[in-house]
Amino acid sequence: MQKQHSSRKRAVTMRDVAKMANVSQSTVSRVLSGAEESIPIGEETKQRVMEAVKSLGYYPNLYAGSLRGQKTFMIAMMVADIANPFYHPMVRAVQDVAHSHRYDVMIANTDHTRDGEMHFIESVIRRPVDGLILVPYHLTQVDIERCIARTGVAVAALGQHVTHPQVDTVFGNDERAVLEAITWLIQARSHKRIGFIGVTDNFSVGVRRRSAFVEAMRQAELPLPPEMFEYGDWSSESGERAMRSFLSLPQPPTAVFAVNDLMAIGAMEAVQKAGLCTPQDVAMIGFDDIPPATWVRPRLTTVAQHPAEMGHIMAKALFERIQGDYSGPGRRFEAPCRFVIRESA
Amino acid sequence: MQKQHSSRKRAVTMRDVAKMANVSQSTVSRVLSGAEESIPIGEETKQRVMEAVKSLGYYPNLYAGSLRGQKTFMIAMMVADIANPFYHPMVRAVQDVAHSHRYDVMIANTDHTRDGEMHFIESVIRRPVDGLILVPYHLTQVDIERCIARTGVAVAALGQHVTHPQVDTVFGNDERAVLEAITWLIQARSHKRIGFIGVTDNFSVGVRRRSAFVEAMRQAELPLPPEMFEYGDWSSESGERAMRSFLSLPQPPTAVFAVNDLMAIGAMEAVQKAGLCTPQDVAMIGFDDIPPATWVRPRLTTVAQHPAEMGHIMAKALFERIQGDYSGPGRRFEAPCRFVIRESA
DNA sequence: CGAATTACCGCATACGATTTCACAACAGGA
DNA sequence: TCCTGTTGTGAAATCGTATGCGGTAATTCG
Repeated sequence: MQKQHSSRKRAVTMRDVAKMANVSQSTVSRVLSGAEESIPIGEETKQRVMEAVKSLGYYPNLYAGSLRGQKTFMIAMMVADIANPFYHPMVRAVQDVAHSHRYDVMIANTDHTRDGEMHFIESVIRRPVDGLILVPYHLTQVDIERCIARTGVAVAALGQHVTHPQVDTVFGNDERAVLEAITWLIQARSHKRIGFIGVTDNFSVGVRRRSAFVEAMRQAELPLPPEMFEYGDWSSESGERAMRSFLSLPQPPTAVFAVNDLMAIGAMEAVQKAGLCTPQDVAMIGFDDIPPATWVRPRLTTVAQHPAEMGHIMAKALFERIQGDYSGPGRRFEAPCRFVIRESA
Repeated sequence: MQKQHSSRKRAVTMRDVAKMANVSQSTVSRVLSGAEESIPIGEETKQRVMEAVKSLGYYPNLYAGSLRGQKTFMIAMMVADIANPFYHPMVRAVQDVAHSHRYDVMIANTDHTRDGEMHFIESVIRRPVDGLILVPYHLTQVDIERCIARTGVAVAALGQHVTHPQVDTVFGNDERAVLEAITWLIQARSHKRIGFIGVTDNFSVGVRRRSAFVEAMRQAELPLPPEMFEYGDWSSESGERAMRSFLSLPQPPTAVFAVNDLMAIGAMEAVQKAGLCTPQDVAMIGFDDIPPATWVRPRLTTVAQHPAEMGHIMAKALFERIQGDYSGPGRRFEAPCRFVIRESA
């Protein structure tokens, strides 16, 4: 028992299999990779090899294969925050599609930061993968271009943030959905002072949803005082903070729209902690329709997206590129948004 | 522009750097890997190499390094269900520790199935990593032994499910916590008919928590009719189903304990949909204390665990093994559980 | 001043797989 | 008998990096 520290043990290799089956290592390779179509292998030899594989419990080392210029059988997925339930069905869908292609998925989260996203890109340059699923907030076309140019990787992305000639994207028409929701708030519920909880402007989604909000208010010819705009970091805690700011105003909003459900839920907490009621005192609308939206009381009125479908579409498009079934310009898939009226507004 | 299909482009290699810096590839390797300690490198040479690295934008291919017998700079983490908020702080903690060691984390979820867990083991045999963080429910000592024997990987695990001489484990004393909670339900709230929502017996956690439940009832000399036991699959939907079964009984329970918060939340939904109230008609206690536990109304009484701390402990122990700072027998770390009384019971 | 260090660096090989090329054996046809 | 295929197999190059070993020039020592 020498001190081995953390050095890995020698695994079962193809050569071991070859030795046991009394064939050369290349024959083993051919049997396993199913190259028998082009290069014939004797039936009896094949049997011997398969037996040896089974009795040794051999598994190919995928690093070696990928080094030689083959596929890595791995895709990487970059999401902002796996703690946000919105991404769960998406991750799940991607994993399902990947597994059906015998691929593994490596997930990284970026905490909504540019550093996190850059780290991800570097990471897939050092450890190449066959495909990338991105949910980018800060990455620019240049960053993605660099990554594609260096690794030739296939890419699919969520959102309208990036437009790259070789990247397929899936996006919801969130502008229209926001417009619909706010207009409904004004017309059907006759709100006039509506607060907006967004995120900082380096998120293009935030900018877009605020524009839609502003547009709806403009159309109704309602004022847009600056104190009706608060900004958070997508988390429920930040939504709570934002709502507290609203409530400390001499004239708080009578309704609030938050750009995601987590912040809306946090805002509702703040309302209740202040001894007020939703929707009587402050109506609330969120975005995403995550499961907790139906757990809170009152149930959250929100804009439903279809993350599972979005994930599925991205993954499917990605594998079409990986397998060379498609290699044309970046496609754009629109996924529907649906305004869901519950109890909070 | 030949048709390139999905074949990856040739990346910048060490040889390219070497050529540009007019040195041999091995010198580049030594400069970058900081092996200058054992084999000295001229200051001026080092400069040239670094310049070339920068100007070419070179990143080492980690697959190649790991092939050569080095570290992979990657650990893999296996969790049951990434959609369960309980795991989020744990995943986050593991990632934080890993990144501080310049490691990447690959996450896989198993959907609570044995197949999923086995797939994970196979996957890390084919694509070796330096360390494993496991949240195993079905894996046996034999499976883990096989994995360690073949890859020499370091392992840390959550729970009391596995006991392996080389695996460090972190666990909460959930039996005591359950005992405390149920006893409180009996003594402080004088419940006599208490329902139990568990999981099937191939989860050792489920068995253990049910034993503790049974023990508490025994100590209070209360009956344990079989109709007071329902079983779900950890999801809120299954909790809702289980509760509906309880409510269809001629004599439904006056209190229910669920082995996790998700099922407890689902059960509360069922109570409310039946037009009943928590805690007046049916009191509810969960387990885990995930964020939604404070979002639902009434707020959920539950047993708090500390997933962030657990993740941190596991990761720290793992890296001690990876770096050879520790190589003794498997350590057992106990993390505290805390009974949190809110409004649902 | 010749020999022994030392500082610095390159050559060659190994890691585990894929893939190209070569080749042996054997068949059938001229 | 010679040539040409066909079939089945092995040898060797290759991917990008790490490293043992050996070599060369500069330096130190006796």
